[in-house]
Order: sequence, then C-alpha cells, then structure tokens
Amino acid sequence: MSSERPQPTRQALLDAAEALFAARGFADVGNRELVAKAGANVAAITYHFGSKRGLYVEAVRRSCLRPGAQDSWEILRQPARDAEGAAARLVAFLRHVLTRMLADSELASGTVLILREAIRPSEALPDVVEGFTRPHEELLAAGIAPLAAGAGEDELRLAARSLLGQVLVHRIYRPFFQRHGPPNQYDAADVRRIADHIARFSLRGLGCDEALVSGAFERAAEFEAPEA
Amino acid sequence: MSSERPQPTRQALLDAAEALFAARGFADVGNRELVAKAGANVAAITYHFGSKRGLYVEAVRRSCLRPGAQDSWEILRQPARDAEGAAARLVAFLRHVLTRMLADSELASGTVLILREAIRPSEALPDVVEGFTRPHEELLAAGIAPLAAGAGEDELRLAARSLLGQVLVHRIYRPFFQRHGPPNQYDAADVRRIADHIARFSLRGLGCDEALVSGAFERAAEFEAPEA
DNA sequence: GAGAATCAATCAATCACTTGATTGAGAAGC
DNA sequence: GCTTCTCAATCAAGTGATTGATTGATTCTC
Repeated sequence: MSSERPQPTRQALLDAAEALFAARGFADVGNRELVAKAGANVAAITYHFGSKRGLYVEAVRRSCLRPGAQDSWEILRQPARDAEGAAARLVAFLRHVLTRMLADSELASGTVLILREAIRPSEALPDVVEGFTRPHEELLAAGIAPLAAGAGEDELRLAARSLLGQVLVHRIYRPFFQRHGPPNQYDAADVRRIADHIARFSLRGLGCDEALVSGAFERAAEFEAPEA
Repeated sequence: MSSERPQPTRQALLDAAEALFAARGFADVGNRELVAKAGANVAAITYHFGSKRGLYVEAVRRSCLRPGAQDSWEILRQPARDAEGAAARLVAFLRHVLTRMLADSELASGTVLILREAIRPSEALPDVVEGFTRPHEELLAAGIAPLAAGAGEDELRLAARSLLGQVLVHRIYRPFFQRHGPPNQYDAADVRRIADHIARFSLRGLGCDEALVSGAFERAAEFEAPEA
C-alpha cells in the first residue's frame, strides 16, 4: 500500500506544477523544466499523472484543498451574536484575506491557478467550484446576512460577489494600479487602508447605519484567524 | 508609404491574434494556426511584426484603442449637473458596460487580452495603463466625485476600484457563478439585475441617501451611450 | 531465516511531431 | 526598375510521450 506513503516525487511534481503553471500558464511550461524544478525525471509525469494535463488538473484540485488556502474563511465561520458582531467579523475577514492575497506568499500561486481556471476552464472546474468558490460564496453570503435584514437569497449572493470582486480586483489589477496612484505600494499600511475601505464601502452598501459601520472597526480584533 | 494603406494582411493578423490569444493565451497558439485563420503566410508575422511576440504586443496595444472598446466610458463623459445626475449617470454606465462585457461580443476578446496582461504583463503594459486602465479609473473617480462630497483623491480612487472590481468579477468568474446560483443565466434580465445591484450597492457605499439612490434609477435613461 | 519472486518507482535514451523563424524566389503596384 | 509584399520550402530546437532497463524495498516460498 503506497497510497499512504509520502510519495515525495509526486508531491514535488505537484509543488513545481502549481508554482510554474500559476506563474506562466499551462502551455508555456515544458515538462523538462517542470521535472528539473521538482528534481524528478520526465517519465515521472506520465507515471504518476498519466500526462502533463493530468498533472495540471491534479495541481489545480490540490490548490483548492490546500491547508492554509482556506484559513481566511475560517474567520467567517466564527459565530457572531448580532449585527455588530457580524460587521466586525467582516472587517477582520477583509483585513486577513487581503493581507494573504497581496502579500505574494505561497498561497498566491494557488489563487492564480484558480483565476486561470476561470479564464480557461479545464476538467478541474467542477472541483474548483464545489470545493472552493461555491462554499466560499455561501459562507460569505451567510456571513453578511445579519447585516442585510430584508435581503433574499439572490440578493445576498450578489452582495457576496460584490465583496469578492472588490477584493479580487486589487489582486488581479495590481500591475496596473501600481502605475496609477496611491495606494499603490501594497505594503502593510496600504493593504490595511484598502481592506478598511472595502469594509466601509460594503457595510454602507449593505445598508448599515453609520454607528454600526464605525463600531465594526473597533470590534474587529475580537475575530482572529486560526493559528498563523 | 504603406502606413496609410489598409494593409489587409496586417489587419487580418491582428484580428486573428486578438481572438486567438484572448481565447487561449500566447503560448498555446501556434503561428501556423494563426496565419491560417488570418488567411496569410507564416512569414507575414516576421515581416509585419518582427516576431510572434511583436504581433502579440501590437494586438494588445490595438485592443486598447479599438473604437467601441471605450464607448461605455463615453457615458461618464457626459456632464452631470448635480448629484442626482451623477447617480443616474452611474446607473446608465453600469448597465451599459455590463451588457457589453457579459454579452460575449467582439469586444469581449479585447477585455480578456487586457486581463491576461494583468496576470502576466508584457512590454505592452505601459500602453495598456496609459491608454486604458488609468484614464478609465480617473474618469470613474471623477464621475462619482459629486456623490462622495468629502472624499479625497485617494478615497475616490479606491471607490473607483471597488466599482471596477464588482463589474470585473462577473466577467471573470462567470464560469464559476454559472454553477453557483441565480442570477447565473446572464441573459438580458440577469445582466440588468446585476447592474442595478452594483449601482445600488455602490451608491449606498459612497454614502448616498435612499432618496438619491432610488431617484438614480428613474433618471438613468437620460444618459445614453453613443451610437450603438 | 536464506533465497527467489514481485512490484512500485526511477532512469537515460529515443520516438514522431511541432515549434518559431529564415530563406531566396517571385508577384504586384507605381 | 524600383519597392512592397507574399510564398513554399526548410532550418535547428524543442515538444510531450514512450520505451526497456534498473533500482531498492517488500513479500512469498521452502
């Protein structure tokens, strides 16, 4: 039974694939370069994944389930007693997820892989949807439900997508925004400023009154991310 | 001097390049397939653009300046007398730009090319910024300035990016959202619903009172796009 | 417990094929 | 008789995939 064993080459191939495919796309990465980065042999791709495409699909799948890829979203799973708590939780979530996405950490490559999947879907699309985007949308919609009292299911979904879009655009358009104007350094202070803008903009957009909005920032520290 | 002449092969190459590179990316499109679609010879790429990469860069540049690629933004150039007018103008803009982006028309490929440029910048990046993203951001920021009275330059920029993000996410994540839940058909009714949600969400986010918000939708028809 | 057999895993070498780019000749316009 | 442009043919280099041999650890047989 080797399915329980670490399988170092297989993991190394997936790591190299995630990094390279995210940075340059599927077609622009050759098998030779890939196995060189992974410290493996070219035949290992066929052996472990059947083909180059099979390796890509598996890398996309794994990047969705990656531990740490979901931990920003754990904040939203914490219970909020009232609307004030839900607002503070949203602020904490936005600060955390933006820090992760814009810090260009190891998690960033997984984000880009999923983005590439949106631009050009592959066989991994259903897994990305069921294991990543749909649960996150539902989590976000449920998280803001206490803030939009009379909103129906579809309206909550649209509001969740509005939140997601505001976050994503800073990740995707960063190469452009860096040449526009401040905030464009994307250091810790900029990220904080961006997150708080999105929070204020969205809380107002959801219909919260000003007392609720300003209170949310004071209580945001109550909601912490899982162990960093 | 042939720079004044139509240069049919050159234009055909650019058209084919824009469509193919947008759909599949730079590395995944071969010169043979490209010239076959354009009805030209492989050597024409080297002759007119120096190399495959030169053709790509030129295609990206042209897609920014394409007539029709900017016409949604013309709505924002129309003068608005007061805050009510600016709000109505924003509603009209959002309805128009979302219809264009989600209708999968010929303009969509230009949009995707610019998106690819964000994910992986090329030498065309400065031209995309100066000729497309920066003027659009400034136009949007100026367009919403009457709606956010006390906002400074940086805050207006962030608000413009929040608007852009909400629009973009529906374009980019459509393959995902189609599998989530309604609105996910992206027909005319869905697009209208999405646009009006973004408008309401953002007008509130900017701090507009409810009278201003609801009045904006009634007066949106005052602002029309240039000749379709 | 010694030896034989089995199996997953890795390797260098090589496959047929495609890649982007180049060439020199020739066609078309003025 | 120029220049501008297009063409089929060809180039070296790289593509993903396959092969048969080899390794090393585990399992079976007696």
